Amino acid sequence: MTPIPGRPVRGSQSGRPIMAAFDLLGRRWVLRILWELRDGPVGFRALQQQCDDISPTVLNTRLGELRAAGLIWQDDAKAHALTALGQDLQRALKPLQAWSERWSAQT
Amino acid sequence: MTPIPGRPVRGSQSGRPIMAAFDLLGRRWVLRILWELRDGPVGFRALQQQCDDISPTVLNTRLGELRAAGLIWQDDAKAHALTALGQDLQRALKPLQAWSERWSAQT
DNA sequence: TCTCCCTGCTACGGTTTTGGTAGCGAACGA
DNA sequence: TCGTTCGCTACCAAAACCGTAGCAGGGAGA
Repeated sequence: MTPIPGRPVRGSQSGRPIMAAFDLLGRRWVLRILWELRDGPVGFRALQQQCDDISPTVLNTRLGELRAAGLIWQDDAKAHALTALGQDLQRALKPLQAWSERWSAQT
Repeated sequence: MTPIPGRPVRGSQSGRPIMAAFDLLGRRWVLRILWELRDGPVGFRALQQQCDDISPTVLNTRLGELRAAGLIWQDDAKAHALTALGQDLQRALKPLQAWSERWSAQT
């Protein structure tokens, strides 16, 4: 079951949107998949390779969850792409990259 | 094993800092724990309650990982608190809350 | 000093999530 | 028609996570 804001999710019954985000983004590969879609639509097998050969089982599960959450969709060629909301999330996660560089510098 | 930038991590051999971040933040409860530490040091059991009664096993594992990553530390009273780097990450994640509100509005 | 309680944390075993491999049906080109 | 590629699913094993119980240590009170 996909986490949706306004409803109870894994780890919180409150329904607070941020908790749904924590549940969704705290699943393996979700951040990575969003990241790999940053430059436009990608097909299933290509996406799988870009994600270091993630198993197709998990990839398909995650794609389904992200679709149910409204962050990605499939075009007529069945390629996976970010929705407007997904692109919005990507922008929100942008500072993460800069932070990771600082993290790297400090270690 | 804690993900550290510059080294291979779960899901990527490249050593790119962003991949280490994806590995770390993609683990259950990590985002939530950072979130719950936003207002200052919190003791183990209090933190456990704030995180909807997360099991102590996982909580302790996560705290260890976050400590090894340099994002949190323990003061003399054994309370857990963000380091400067941890606070930096928190700022980087700030846009996520606003995004989750927009997500909520669109659903 | 002897309880009583509260703290941080660990042991252990069951459940859930994630992963690896194989392969199906459809579409396309030769 | 044959071969190749694509999106995806079935199946089972490994790893992660959870729930409960409980230990050791410290402080307050009698």
